[in-house]
Amino acid sequence: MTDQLSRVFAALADPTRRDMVARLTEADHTVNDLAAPYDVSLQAVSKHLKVLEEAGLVTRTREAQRRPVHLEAEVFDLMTKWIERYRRQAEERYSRLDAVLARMQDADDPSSTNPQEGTAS
Amino acid sequence: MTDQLSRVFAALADPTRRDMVARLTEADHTVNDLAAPYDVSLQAVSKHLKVLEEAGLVTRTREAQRRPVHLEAEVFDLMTKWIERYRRQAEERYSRLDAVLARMQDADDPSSTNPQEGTAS
DNA sequence: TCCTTGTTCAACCAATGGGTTGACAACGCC
DNA sequence: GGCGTTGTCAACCCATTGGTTGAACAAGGA
Repeated sequence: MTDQLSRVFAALADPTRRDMVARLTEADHTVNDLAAPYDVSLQAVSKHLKVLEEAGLVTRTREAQRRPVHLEAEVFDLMTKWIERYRRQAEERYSRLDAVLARMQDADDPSSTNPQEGTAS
Repeated sequence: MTDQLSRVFAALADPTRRDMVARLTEADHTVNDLAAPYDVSLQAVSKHLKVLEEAGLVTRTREAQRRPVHLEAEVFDLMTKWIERYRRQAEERYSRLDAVLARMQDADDPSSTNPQEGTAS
């Protein structure tokens, strides 16, 4: 699981991390800040942030002792590109299927005596 | 990690599973069929399919001994909705930031001697 | 300089994930 | 009824993950 796309999906597979990302869309946050709402140790949150960072979803800069966390929303594109590509492909396939079914219905014209087996869903 | 969104993200965090999904956008496949290109046991592929199924990404119907695997592309919407929501929010934030920066540049205008603070709406 | 605040590192633990092999269930075909 | 095909279940192995606690580091502020 070394490729970035995998890392991004994996990073967002955790509800806590998704929530962090959600909150980061509104404003940058420090680690303490981010950790506040969750019932886990600060270190656990730090680990989550590392995961998000390695996925390229956030960056951190130094600012005195604080390490403000900043969302890098461009990475979302990686996912949407992948998803949209295959969604579109799947939809095209369905329309082809619709066409096939339409043709079958033509062939199944009730004036024909053939039984209509095999098409049951 | 019980919610569906988490399961979908987790399911797609694996390159093999993503490849399966990609291939399933073109046509339904049997398990053997799906397994062919990968250098893992049939059982491993069966496990991957279980993950995809529990995420709601595929369904399987009985058909003699075969269990054709079918992609359920609607689940993609779950992800795109989530992603797009926060992407949009992040973009809005950036435009607000741009506005702030623009105002700061105004304030920094060298022709003006007195700083125009407090003019933010 | 020492203290406080903010954050990470290290070591550990239990649970999960992806892989294996071996057994077996379901079905169609002689 | 027996046989091959197709697929799943079960048990196991090892690496990774998400959590813990305790110690350490980094950078002001007193």
